[in-house]
Amino acid sequence: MVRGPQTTMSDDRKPYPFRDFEPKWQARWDSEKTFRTAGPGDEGFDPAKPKYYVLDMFPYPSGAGLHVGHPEGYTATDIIGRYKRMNGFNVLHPMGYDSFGLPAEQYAIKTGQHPAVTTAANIENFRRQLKSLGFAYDWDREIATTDPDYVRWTQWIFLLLYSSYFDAESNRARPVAELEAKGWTRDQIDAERLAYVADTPVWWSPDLGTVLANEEIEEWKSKGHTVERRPLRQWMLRITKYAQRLIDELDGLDWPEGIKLLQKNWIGRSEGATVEFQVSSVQSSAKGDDSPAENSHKVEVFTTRPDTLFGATYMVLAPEHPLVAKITTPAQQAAVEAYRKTCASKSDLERGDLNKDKSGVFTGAHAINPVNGAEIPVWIADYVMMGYGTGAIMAVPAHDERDFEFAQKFGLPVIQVLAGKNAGETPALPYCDPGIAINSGFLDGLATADAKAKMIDWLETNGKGKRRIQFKLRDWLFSRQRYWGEPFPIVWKDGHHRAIADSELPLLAPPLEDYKPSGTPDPLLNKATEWVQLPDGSIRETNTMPQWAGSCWYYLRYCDPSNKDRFISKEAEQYWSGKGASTGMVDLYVGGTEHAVLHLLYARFWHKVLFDLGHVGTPEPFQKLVNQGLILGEDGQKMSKSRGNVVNPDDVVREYGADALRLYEMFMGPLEQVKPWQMKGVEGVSRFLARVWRIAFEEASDGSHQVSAKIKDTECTDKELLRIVHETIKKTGEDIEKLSFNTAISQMMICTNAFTQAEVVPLKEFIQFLTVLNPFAPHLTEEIHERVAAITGRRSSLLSETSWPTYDPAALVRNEIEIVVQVNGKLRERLTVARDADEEMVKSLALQSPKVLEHTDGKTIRKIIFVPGKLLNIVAA
RNA sequence: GCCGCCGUGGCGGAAUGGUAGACGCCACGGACUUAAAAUCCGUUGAGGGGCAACCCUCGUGGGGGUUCGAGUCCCCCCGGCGGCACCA
Repeated sequence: MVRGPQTTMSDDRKPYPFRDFEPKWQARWDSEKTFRTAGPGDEGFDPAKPKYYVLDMFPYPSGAGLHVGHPEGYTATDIIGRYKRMNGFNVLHPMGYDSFGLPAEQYAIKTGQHPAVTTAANIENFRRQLKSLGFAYDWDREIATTDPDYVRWTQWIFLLLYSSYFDAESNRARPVAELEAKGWTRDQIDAERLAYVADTPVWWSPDLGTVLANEEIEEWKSKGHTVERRPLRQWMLRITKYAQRLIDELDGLDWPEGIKLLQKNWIGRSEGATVEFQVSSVQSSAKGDDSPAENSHKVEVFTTRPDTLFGATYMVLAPEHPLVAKITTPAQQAAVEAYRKTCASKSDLERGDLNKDKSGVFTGAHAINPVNGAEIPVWIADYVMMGYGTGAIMAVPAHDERDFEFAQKFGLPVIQVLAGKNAGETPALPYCDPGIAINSGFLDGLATADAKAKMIDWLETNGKGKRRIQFKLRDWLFSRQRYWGEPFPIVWKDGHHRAIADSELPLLAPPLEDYKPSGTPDPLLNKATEWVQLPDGSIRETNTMPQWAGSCWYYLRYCDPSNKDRFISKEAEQYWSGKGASTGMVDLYVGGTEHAVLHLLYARFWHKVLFDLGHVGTPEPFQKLVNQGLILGEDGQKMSKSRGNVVNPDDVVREYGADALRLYEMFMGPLEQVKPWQMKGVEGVSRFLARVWRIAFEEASDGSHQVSAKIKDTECTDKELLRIVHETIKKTGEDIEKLSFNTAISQMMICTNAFTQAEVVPLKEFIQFLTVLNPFAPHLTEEIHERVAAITGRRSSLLSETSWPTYDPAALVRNEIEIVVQVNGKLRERLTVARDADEEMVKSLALQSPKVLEHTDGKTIRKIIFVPGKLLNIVAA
């Protein structure tokens, strides 16, 4: 007997032939454009259909390809999208690529290959991988942020920001043309634009050859890059004007509270007051003679605790504060200069973790406390930062930990002006909680909140200060010196910038010979000398935009991806925004937490500007946000190349099929939760799918699959089976709505087990089950459906184009139910009774039960609690 | 340090204040097979008792509380993960 070939065959045999039918269905969906979405203006568009916009965070197409974290969120949205489609919604479920980015440029540095080439190859690989998972995307809407057609509108939106200002009165953006009409000068207008140029100290990375936004520093440092502080002329976006709205308008959003809080903390609103101090010092005479001259300046500080003003015992300026040079006395000159130098050269690391020790130097100057006339010394110290508040503080060591530490170190006086909340309490210093004011003149006896209010009134009445709301959020550093990003559509002449004409968009960067950073903060595009120099003597802006630019508005472009005249048509924008039922355009947005404060804040900001200027109809982009949890390696550690615990989706698809991968990722646990990968779990769901396959087919001796003889096109007479099927229809639908995919799958497994055990598998109910499973395992269910439905001789449509089945409430009802009997809350007996058994009935049965009597024996029954259909609790003592 | 999230079998996890451990994995037993794989049928929280059907006790990080009844609600503590971190 020759057994060799057979053995080989069985080694290769899979529990069901997914390798045959998965690619087949993918090809069919592709060629038939099964999941094409018709929007306004498209053929077949039905404006009466309700819309549902479900969005994934689009990937950066790295050379490494998809990892298993991508399909987690993508499968979740795919299930929702397919489910909503079956429920009559016009579903927009698009995919694209966030394709500007550093790796392609780094590769260009090494090889000289244009980043566009690398990017195109990576996108192709991502597309292949995404298609191999059977996602129901409308591929006609695919976009990449590097597409010239897309870059055009990114630049167009930038110019919109450039040509707008924030009107404080109406609390929204308006065109700068209004200011021109009012006769404002060019410089005045430039100082108000939402996109503006400023010389600011920025973080510059020599090895990346670019500056970075505050928000990005950590990420790049953790990847081993260095950053240093440099004053540079940069493009900024005036996001701070939106700080209050970015906080307030979170309220209407259906986002996880944790993410909302993260954004609120990032924006960092503080209420307090500015206080004006008179600072004077003795300077050498400007005339060069020996007579010393007294000079005097006003210094403003910001404080959240104006109620402690009587306790201010010194003042601290940031080392970079412009007044430092003017007020330092000759005697302190050398020390101050030396200290400022150290601060300027301090690396980020030294300022942060390693050096929390307070340091500082006395300037020799003194300030007058406006509330009591006390003369206090003025110091400089790097624990006060130029970028926040006014860059100066009043120090109240008795009631601020940092000030206390500083005062201890330098022997500065401490004056307590706050007692504890309760009379007679003497709290240890520093005491920072609310309390009762003491040693504070007109504030004495007031609780902190009242004292604050009274002090602010006093300051405002006496012209010594003002109420002030301060945010931690800084304006967004928007320019980079790299190559692979959108060039700014700006030219310079005679030191002034201006926008290029819309007709010149997109403005694309020319290819370079050499993509290596210069080692200086000069933009890489400066190397393209011919491109930079314009015939009329203007020169091009050579900075490029950060990667965030493209991802700030991609969800809008999906709605109208090939529009040549606008970034999105009015009609598409209105339709996909919905009928004003919610404040956000996208109904569901799924992605990782890593974007909680960057992408999600930037995109909200751009959207609000577009809203203010009438280009979109909702104030927010994303109505509901869900954060998928990280998938860890089998070892419970974060997946990483160096740990060798990375799971490649391609391998899983090859071994178990796309449906099994999809099912497994949804079955692992709650979507939001962090959870470890288990290949055994993939086998488990693969077995489940194989069971579904075997309900439908019997394997003939030649290895072919015949529709099972158990499947019959008859009415379902098995009441219990019918009940389970309808329960499954109900629960799966409800669970999908709740994004509780793991429990939905568990119910479908129960249903599968019931079918497996049934003598007869009624065709109608089996197809209902396949329909419910279809959003999860689209390939398998289409394949089974096509072949099984054929036994009726009727032509069947695609399962994914049918409607979600409705369950029959009558089928859910059981005739007999189990009632649990407890004595004093402990389970003692189970009674099987008629569905509608009343309390009296159950009570009498329970009180006859020997098991119950055993526990009530010799006790008095005090109370009986009856929960209909569920439980009876006898309280006895 | 501050803020947020989370602690349930050997593992992933399930439980509108109402039967803790659904479903799956692992493990074990049985059927089929010359054998194995696959498949099908069972058992499977811990401890104890019974020939047995079964029964008892304990059990959701720890301690207290509210309640007829707590994994679920409240207070305190412990442990893990994530974010922010001199923001005045």
